[in-house]
Amino acid sequence: MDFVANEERTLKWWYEAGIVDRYLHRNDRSPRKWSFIDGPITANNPMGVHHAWGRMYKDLFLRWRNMQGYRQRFQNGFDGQGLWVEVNVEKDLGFKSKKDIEAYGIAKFVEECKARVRHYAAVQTEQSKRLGYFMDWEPSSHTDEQERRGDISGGSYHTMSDENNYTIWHFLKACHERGWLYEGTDVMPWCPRCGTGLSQHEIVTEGYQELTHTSVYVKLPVLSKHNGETTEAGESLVVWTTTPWTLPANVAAAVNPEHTYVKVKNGDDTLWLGAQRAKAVLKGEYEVIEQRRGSEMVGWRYRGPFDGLPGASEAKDAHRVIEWDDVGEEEGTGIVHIAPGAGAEDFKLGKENALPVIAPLDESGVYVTGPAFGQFAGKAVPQVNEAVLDALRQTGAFYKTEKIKHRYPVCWRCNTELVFRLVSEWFINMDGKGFIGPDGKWLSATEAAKAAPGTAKATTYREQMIEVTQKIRWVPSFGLDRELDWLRNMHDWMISKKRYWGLALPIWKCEECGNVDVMGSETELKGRAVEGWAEFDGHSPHRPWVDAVKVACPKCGAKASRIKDVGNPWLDAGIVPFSTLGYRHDRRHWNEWYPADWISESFPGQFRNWFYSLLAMSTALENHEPFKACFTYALMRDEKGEEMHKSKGNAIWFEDGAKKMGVDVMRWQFSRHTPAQNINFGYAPGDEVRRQFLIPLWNVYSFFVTYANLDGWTPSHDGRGDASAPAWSELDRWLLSELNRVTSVVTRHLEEWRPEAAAHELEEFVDRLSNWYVRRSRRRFWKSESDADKAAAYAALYQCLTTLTRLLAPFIPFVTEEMYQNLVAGRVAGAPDSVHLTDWPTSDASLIDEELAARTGLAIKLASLGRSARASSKLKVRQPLAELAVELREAKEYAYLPVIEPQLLDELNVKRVRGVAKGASAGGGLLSYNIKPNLPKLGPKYGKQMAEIRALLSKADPAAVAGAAERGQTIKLGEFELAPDEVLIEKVAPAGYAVASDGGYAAAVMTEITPELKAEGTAREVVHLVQNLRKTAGLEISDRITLYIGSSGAVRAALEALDTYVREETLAVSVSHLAPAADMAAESHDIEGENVTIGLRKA
RNA sequence: GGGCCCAUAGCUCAGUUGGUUAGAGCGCCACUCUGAUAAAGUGGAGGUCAGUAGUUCGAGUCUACUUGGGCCCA
Repeated sequence: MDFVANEERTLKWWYEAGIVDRYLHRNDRSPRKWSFIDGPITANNPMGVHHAWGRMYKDLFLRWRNMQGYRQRFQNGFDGQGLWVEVNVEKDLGFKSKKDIEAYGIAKFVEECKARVRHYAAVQTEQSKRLGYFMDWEPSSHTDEQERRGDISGGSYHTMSDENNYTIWHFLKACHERGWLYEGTDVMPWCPRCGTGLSQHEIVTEGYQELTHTSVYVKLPVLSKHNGETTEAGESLVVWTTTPWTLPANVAAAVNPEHTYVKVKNGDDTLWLGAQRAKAVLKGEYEVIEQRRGSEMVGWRYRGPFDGLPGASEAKDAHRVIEWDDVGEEEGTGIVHIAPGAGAEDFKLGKENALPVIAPLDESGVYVTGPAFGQFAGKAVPQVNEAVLDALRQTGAFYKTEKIKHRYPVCWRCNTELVFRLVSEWFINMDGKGFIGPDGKWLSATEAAKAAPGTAKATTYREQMIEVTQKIRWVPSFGLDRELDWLRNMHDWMISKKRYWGLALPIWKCEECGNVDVMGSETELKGRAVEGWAEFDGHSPHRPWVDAVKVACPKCGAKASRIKDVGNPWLDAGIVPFSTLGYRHDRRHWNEWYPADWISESFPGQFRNWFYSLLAMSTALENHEPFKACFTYALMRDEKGEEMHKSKGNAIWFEDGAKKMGVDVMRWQFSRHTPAQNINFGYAPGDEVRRQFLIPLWNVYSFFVTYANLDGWTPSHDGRGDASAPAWSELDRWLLSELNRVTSVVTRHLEEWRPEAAAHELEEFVDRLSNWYVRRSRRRFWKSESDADKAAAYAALYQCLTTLTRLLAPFIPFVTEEMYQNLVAGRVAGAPDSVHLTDWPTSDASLIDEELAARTGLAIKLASLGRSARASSKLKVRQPLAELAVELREAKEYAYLPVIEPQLLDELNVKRVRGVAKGASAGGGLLSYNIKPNLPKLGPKYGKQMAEIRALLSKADPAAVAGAAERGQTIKLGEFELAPDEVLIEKVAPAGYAVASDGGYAAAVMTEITPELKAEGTAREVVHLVQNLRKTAGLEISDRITLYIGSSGAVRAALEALDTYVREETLAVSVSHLAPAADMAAESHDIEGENVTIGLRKA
């Protein structure tokens, strides 16, 4: 069975035969609907197997809901705007910096970005189809123009569509109207190559690397102490920094007020530093002269390292010691160099202490040109580092350098080391104030002012987001805690980026008065435009076209231009519950599908990214949760548990995986895995899944088909297998009971969003189906007569297989389709053409029989123990034995024995089954007993006295206790009297038996073999050899044969005695006790020391 | 420093109202069956369920703390 070839064939057929289209529309008129909103996949590269994992979950749950009859939208999404696309296009075009882009032309560059997104969207579409992902990939009426405008009633949405962008404008306008949007100055991590700041969201994860830098210790001469103390000549503070380029921007030095500092004599120097750091930092011998608390040093004046530079003149008189509680004693000198223009913490401290800000870097990370920074002007950070060290050596401020390895932030897109730079960016205030009306919606300022007292609730944006988040069902549940943790600690949302390809932030700023105005739509822009509309008209709202449009300032009437910044890409993805559902133009449609019933993404990153932006935007616009349930899953690793990396060579390309392991195998690996745990994905686990699950499943199916073809069996018109009430056997009823139980359990697990629990249940069912039902039923299928029992077997297995294909269809859509096509389609009148057009099975509770399940479970258990007992005595199953004696855990289980006896006789090849009562002496001379308290019975009755009972029981004579229990007498144990069923008795083999026991059950086979049994065993052995020969001779299963067996003595006697049995089993017309004839297939064997020749030919 | 998650056989992992003696796969060893055959099954060895304390008649499961690992944030 070539699963991969089948998948490729089936895939082609699905699309050619219009199955996918019919699948998408099968519930168009259903009153029940289920809303899924797709988190857009970044259309920047081909998708990898880790994307396949997430997309498989989406497909699984959408398929399942579809089979259940829910109307759905099946809309996939592509994410396309943002720096990641720019970086790749830059690479393709060989660009090094923003200047190259400007020279190339922003318009051309932006078109290249769009083209890249379209290209990879197409690639990912094909890949997704191969995965078996049924989505609305190919809308019939879909033009480029519609795609651009975002008029996307069918097919995938693009975040770069006009509609998506304009809906974000609407959101930003709402924020602006509430006063939440502001332009702020801050020191931010900045990528010199990309020429843009990075937001908090971007820097936290992969944003750090272990790097080695040269750190420097610098002496800052103390000028005066606040209380007029005299200052010794040459007395200096020692500060330490890993970024020497920030020293020209030094303004202050921070100490921890609680820590102890010392003044030391060290060579020619007199130095101040933290007492805990002196030993580690100072060169050579030193002597402590004085000791002070940090708080006593606050206010001291010192001379800066580069006070001569014009650019640092502002700092000259500001240099002083300030206090900062976060100064540590683990590294540095305990005195921290503070440059408010070149460090985030520094900036904050600078604000608190009213310090001046020196900002030396331009947007390429280069020291600003001109006289301000002297010899450093025009140099990039690495060169400045060198130059600063040289300069320090000359001025004598240099103390020493030291290589340091530390985690340093880098740009997550291009790996360039980040710098901290004073910038002006746009933010949304997380603690922006607002009012909520009685209907739970935001009020405008005027509405709030007019509202009756007590009806408008004063709140903040953050508070509302937290409230909304708590209304959502998070799977796993700890997702809620993670999201809340993020929301509680989230800084204001930086939404601007100084780049080219992305949302054009709709912020127009007056060139005269600086008034800020936000456009809420294309209509508003057109109405307000005073210049440049014609240039823009017909273009997407992107740079450079939209930049041409100027509006009049409502305050002063001067011309206002759009700020140059583009938007944070999470704005693009966060707006989709509005933009893709017609929020601006078709509220009825929007109301129908908003909020989503279910969304799903991988959790690393998304709590602070997509989930966050969804919550932020939905809370701002509607104060309502954008989705009701959020299903999340962890990370993909390679099969050894290591991170997958292209460079490491352990990454698996989706196409390779699909080709080599097959998509069903891939999907089942995903399905059976606990989502919240990282998955170790690979070919070896894939092989295991194929061998453990897909092949057994296929073998059961193939077994059925083989015999159904042989017997010319076809299902009845209703597809139930047999219209007449079949003569169900015990086994059939068990199978149907299990099938209905599994149907209900699997459904329940899916309702709880637990695909792995459903998958485990299905695996167990297939295992039982294969290793019990089919194993036990094989004879019923291959016997020659077509009786009621055979009909029942066919009907039962057929029902089971057809239901199973439907239960498995959402998980493994390909192989189930193959099975369905052969079992149902075209055979059953009116059956849907594809398994994916069928209904999800419902469980018939009346067919679930708990006692039958328990009974069969017992049979399986005893068969296993019986085989174990046989193995321990080296008695092959072919050798019949006289008796199986069993001991059972529960008294009521003995009643099951007569019913399951036929199964045990056959399975274990014994002549009778005998139940042996607990602790029995029957069978004679049990070797030992093991007595244990029956806790569920004793526990509730005796409570705390249990410990005492345990102790007494362990000291009691086991034989006496067992004997009493067997006779049904109470067991006297000190002051306690226990009922017989209040103890558990385990025992070991009687003589003449081989025994195996487990979990309170024991099975013993009688090892004595009578001559009759021996003869039967011999006959079976011969039959076994004949069957092998039939097969090697290439005979058909149903071929009749002429059989010659050359033997003498015991073997011949056995064969003569069991002549009928031998003929029936081997389909022999006759058995002749002769040496094989010349034209026969022949073999000779040694049976119990006797040479036996077997010859046969087709009769 | 704060939040979240994880710790079960050599390895990878199941184990969701607390219930008798904790399971699977892989790997190893020994077998069996073979008309499911590019299979399948059985047995064996392998566990202080990270540790400590608590709740309870009873804890892998609940609680607290500790240790180790991971993720997220300061």
